Amino acid sequence: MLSLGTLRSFIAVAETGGIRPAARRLGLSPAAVTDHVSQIERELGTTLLLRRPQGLHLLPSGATLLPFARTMLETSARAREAVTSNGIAFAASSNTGIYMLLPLLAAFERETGLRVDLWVGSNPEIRARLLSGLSVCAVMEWWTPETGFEARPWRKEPLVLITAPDHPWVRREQINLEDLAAETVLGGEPGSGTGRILRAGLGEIVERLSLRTGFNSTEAVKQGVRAGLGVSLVLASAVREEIAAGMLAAPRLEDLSLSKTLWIVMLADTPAEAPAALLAGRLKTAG
Amino acid sequence: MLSLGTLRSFIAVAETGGIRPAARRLGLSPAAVTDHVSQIERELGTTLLLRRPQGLHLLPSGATLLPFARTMLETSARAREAVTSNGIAFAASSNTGIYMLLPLLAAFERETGLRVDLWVGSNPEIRARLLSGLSVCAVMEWWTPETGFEARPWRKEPLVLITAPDHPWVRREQINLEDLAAETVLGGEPGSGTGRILRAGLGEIVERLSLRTGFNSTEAVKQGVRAGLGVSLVLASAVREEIAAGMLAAPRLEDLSLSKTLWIVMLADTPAEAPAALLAGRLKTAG
DNA sequence: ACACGTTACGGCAACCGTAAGGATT
DNA sequence: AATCCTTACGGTTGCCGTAACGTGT
Repeated sequence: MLSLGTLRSFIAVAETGGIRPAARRLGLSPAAVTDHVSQIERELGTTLLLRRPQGLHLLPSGATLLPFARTMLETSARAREAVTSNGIAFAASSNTGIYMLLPLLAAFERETGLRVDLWVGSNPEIRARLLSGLSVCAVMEWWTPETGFEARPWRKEPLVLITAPDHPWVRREQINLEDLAAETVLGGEPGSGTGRILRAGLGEIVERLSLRTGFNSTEAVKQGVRAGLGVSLVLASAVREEIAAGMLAAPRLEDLSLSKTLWIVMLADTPAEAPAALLAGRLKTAG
Repeated sequence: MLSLGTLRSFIAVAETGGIRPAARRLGLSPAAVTDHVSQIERELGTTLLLRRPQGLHLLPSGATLLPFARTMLETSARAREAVTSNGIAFAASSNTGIYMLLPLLAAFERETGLRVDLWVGSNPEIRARLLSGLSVCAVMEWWTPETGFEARPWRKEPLVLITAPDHPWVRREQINLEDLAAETVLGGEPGSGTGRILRAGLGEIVERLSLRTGFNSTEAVKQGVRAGLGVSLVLASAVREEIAAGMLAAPRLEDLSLSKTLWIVMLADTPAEAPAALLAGRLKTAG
């Protein structure tokens, strides 16, 4: 069986280009490092290094092994981190869940005594974190299926149309889709969460909307709408306070109840006893 | 430092629910398994199992560790597989590269003596294989950025319009976009490679095309077009022989030279000496 | 001479099976 | 009494540093 210690030596040799500097880096004797490498070679039945009096060189088999070795050491470090820090490596998309999520996380921490290490970012960033193991559980606005991961719907959140408080629409009873097509809509680019909702919920009229893209967070969208750059459709819970305070207006949109399904994503083989699973279950019931 | 042997014992205990069955599965003595678990516990400074006379139970920390432990053992097996089989775990999207790729792979094998373990599938399947380490290098029709991976353009392949040999268009000099909008186009659903090209290259007219989706491979599209279900846009190299043989027709599409960029994707930290890197370099120069 | 990697050797810790202990049903 | 996990103990193995060796600069 391969051992992490010998792999660490192999990585050091590959990175430093020699036995001696590798040994110095690891605080071992050169003999030990030599032994580690040849141990792996015996285990795998292949030679990893080309030994020449001029120096060492990675053979193809060694180069093949190197990324795997790095992955294993990294996973080991992550495992230690995940177990020792009593926290749950949790992530949430900034465009969705945090408004309703933070109170739930706080309550969960109080009740269980567990800590939630929250990382907030964009949906693709969170996806990358999940895939690389930096986070083990996340609330996301969309998820494309991936082997080894499990996504379940969390809650279906309504979207509202928001405008600046002094927008002409504010004095009208309701807005229809034709009105919307004549205005500028912030956000909603393809590939974003809102973009997906718009395409699914509005149908062909989406193509006639004049979208103003580049607003990659709900905060930016809010500021843009307040500044009169256009209108937008955002999660109702994300603008509740601004609407109450009169900083934003939410005219009624006719014939349309758009909503966004938020997802809880986690590793598929997470045992039910894992803190991450507990948190997911708690969110589910609270949702 | 954690050791793979002790982790293996821990996994067996977690999965079988007891020390004794775990020991039986591993061919060890119960004492050894007990020792392995408490070794991990000492190493991480946490207890992983709740010992009750009624039996063992995973604690939260143990449940947290379990997926990591599984990942490490799996990676170890993959590493052994990758190094011992002298092959390169390569993948190619069936909708793109295989027509032009297979001769190159054959030449590479002849020249280098290395073996290429080719896996052909859809773009999402290949993506999953790369992310999970089952393949270390791939030719794909699209790639969304992912940390730890590197994508470089391989070649820009032209697309051609194909129809059945007895299609009315065959007798015309050229076809324009309005004609296309009046026909049925096979494939091109959003999220597929062809779909992306169509949206990027045709612009708004895409929304007026009547797409017939569900044709998830170039082979299926070819058969559908031959059967007269509609027309399609495919890689020129994928239908060269059929067109030469008169099984398909390729009327000229006016004012439009669509092309699809194929990508070579591989692990970002692959050393230049790795067989996969050699293959990628060979493809690059041959492309 | 100097630097490098390998090999030989010896002390020491770690590994693992056997056997005994404590607790529960 | 039977089953289970744990602890104690001893033989064996493996690990690692020191030292010596061969080779190239």
